[in-house]
Amino acid sequence: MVLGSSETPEIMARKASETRWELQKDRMLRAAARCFNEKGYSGTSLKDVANILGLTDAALYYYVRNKEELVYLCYLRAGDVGREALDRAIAEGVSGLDTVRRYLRYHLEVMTGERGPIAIMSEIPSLEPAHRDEILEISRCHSARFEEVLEKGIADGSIAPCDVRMTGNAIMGSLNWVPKWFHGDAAVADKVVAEFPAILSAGLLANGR
Amino acid sequence: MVLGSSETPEIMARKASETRWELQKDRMLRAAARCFNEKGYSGTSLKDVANILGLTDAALYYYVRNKEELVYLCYLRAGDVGREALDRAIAEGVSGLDTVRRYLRYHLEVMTGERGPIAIMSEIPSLEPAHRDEILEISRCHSARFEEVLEKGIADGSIAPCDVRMTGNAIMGSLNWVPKWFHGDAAVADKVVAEFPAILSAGLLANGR
DNA sequence: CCGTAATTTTAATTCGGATTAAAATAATGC
DNA sequence: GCATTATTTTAATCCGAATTAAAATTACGG
Repeated sequence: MVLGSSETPEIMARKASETRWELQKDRMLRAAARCFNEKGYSGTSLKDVANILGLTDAALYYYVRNKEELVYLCYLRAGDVGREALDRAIAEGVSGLDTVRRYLRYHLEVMTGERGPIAIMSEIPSLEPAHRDEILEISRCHSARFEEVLEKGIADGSIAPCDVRMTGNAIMGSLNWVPKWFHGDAAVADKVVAEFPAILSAGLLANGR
Repeated sequence: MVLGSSETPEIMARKASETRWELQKDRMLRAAARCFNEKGYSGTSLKDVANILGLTDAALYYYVRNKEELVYLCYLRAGDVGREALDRAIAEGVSGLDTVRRYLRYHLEVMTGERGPIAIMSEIPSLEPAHRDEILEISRCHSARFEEVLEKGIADGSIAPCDVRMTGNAIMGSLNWVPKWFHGDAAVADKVVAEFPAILSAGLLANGR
């Protein structure tokens, strides 16, 4: 069977080498995320991504239909990572504030950790409509859940009353920007994980901690 | 005199209509910033920018050498706005913490205010080397000055001891992300200006404010 | 070892948006 | 009004990166 554009290899490669294919694809997504974060979307060609993997640009089409889908998958991955961190924080957190701190820690640990660079969702508008809507929905859902945590914290008295929408935006923005300046330095990773939750939850006040 | 590619109109248009040219150019930069923020860099064509101004894409070349320069100028503008806000905050702030709060307020007022959308510096890497280095230098300088303010706050006791680099990153990230979700709603603008400085300086703690 | 499917490459092709040149229109000073 | 300059448009051209097709290579079960 010849690999055409109409059939996704994903379907046929069931028993044979699902692992290999999946593994390579995941490597590709991490490479792509790194490129997009460091060079920007327009600044990265498929060749850039392929070079990291020691491949030719055309080889990427074995894993993905086109560049747009590459971005889409990077964003899906980013969404998964964020959701998992929030899930875990909600499951384990005792107060609202504690949940926020855990979420920040868990999410940052993954972002700066071994699961490799997570793509910044800077280019959602250039996704094709169906993909764009899906990513936006995931994004909205994540924000909404985070805001619920804030509300819970206000209710249980651990968090000061505030506009949860704006507070969510502030904290998420801070988080979203991390991949822009963090480029894999392990020592810095430790600092981020150690400092961010404190800054974002306790602020700067001298008497605050 | 025919306008060629070798001569910049900027130079010849001294007395005659400097104002008109400058004004149009500024409108163009704001339109471009809006497009870049909303549709991403690769997602915005010169035609998109021109449409907002009621012009043809080719007309933009009267104001700018190429698309890269358009981005560069947007980023210069963004840098100016940030620096002015920080200048003013440093001049007026009494303690370190007060300076931080003022900076946040001033910068957000401009970002969400009449001076129109400010471009997110997402695409620095795709600038040509000379421009890229200049923007990076401006960026670094801004961060360094902000960190000094944090250090001053720690010294004068208004800010809790912290890693100023990480704290700076956290706060700047939050700020940098604003144009991603703020799209000109005046009511929201008020909220941002009202809430962000509190969140980022006092944090979430119930007893913090 | 062999045959088949998986993976990658080579070598075009395609295509959209950036860019350019020259012409057309608008503004402005005299 | 006229001449000159400023501004914009029309109508190509150009170019690079995405994409495709077919061929080559690699991996692997039997």
